[in-house]
Amino acid sequence: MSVQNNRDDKDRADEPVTSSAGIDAKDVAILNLLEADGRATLSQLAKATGLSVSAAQSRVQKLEKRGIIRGYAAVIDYERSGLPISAFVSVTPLDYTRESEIPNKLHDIDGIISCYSVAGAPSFVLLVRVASPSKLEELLNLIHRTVPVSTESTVILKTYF
Amino acid sequence: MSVQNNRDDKDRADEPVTSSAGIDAKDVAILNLLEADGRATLSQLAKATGLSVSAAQSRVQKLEKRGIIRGYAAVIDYERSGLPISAFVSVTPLDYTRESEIPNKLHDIDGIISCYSVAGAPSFVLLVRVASPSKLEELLNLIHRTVPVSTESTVILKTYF
DNA sequence: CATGAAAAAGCGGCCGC
DNA sequence: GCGGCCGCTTTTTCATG
Repeated sequence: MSVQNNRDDKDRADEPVTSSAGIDAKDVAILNLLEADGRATLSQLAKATGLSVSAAQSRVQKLEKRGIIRGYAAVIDYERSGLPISAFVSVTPLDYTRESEIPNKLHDIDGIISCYSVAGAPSFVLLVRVASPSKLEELLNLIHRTVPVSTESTVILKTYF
Repeated sequence: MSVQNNRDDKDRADEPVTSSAGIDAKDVAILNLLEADGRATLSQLAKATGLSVSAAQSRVQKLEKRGIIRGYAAVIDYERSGLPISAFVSVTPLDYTRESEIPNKLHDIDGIISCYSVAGAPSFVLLVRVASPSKLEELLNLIHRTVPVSTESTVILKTYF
């Protein structure tokens, strides 16, 4: 892992999004394009960025190797695909000495989409997705059986964007 | 990566409930594969599902036309790409008569990734991503100038998955 | 880093079952 | 609706300047 400089994070109005070392404006353009269309071809990227195909290719490969592009995924409408209920689950450990084990244990539980460690009262926030309210209850029970935590769920009524 | 469907008693999401979802097990398999690898080819999907290429093709096309597959996107590590700070922002309207306008007004603000309407005390939860702490402050100020709300931010320390 | 080639692969439409 | 075949197009890759 590259240890980066402790450059002051004062905002500079001329670089709105780009700041990480080694990422220039064209890399950002490529990332944005690939985020909007993960199946964009190298020639599309080249044309949009004003680069040649081979230059675009080497940039994409570097972005992939550096882990900035983690992969590619289909964007799925879960509401239409059989998992209509999403919720945030705030997770507070009952035993803080074992806090660090929690994400690993939660990782393999079906229905838990994401796990964030957060600053504040609860230690973790989960994003979960289930097929029905009763499945949500099942999932919460499973979480409680898996790790010693208390939970508080906030059902998502609608995803605007 | 785990997927969904803790198959249990009460709810069956995979039955052809005629009106809404004609999604069978093979469609689910295709969705899972495409979610894990949005660049999977039709022949890969066919081989993995036991279908022929043309059958897989027609299924994918139907899933796309029905909007179940919304599109394809690169999965980007924002922490490495120059937007290291993510946070949940709970949004509580000060004026509930104009609550419904809020998501639309927030939609175009740079840095707001997602907007969820939730059941519970705050009306909305935002997922935001910014380049620095001061940019987060800027973003919150902008939100307050844009819509009459109070906010409460929870910074994400780490995204486990 | 741009250009140009060759090679490979995916895609889409046809057929019959 | 599914499976297999074939031709076309596109993309990728690798050479070179």
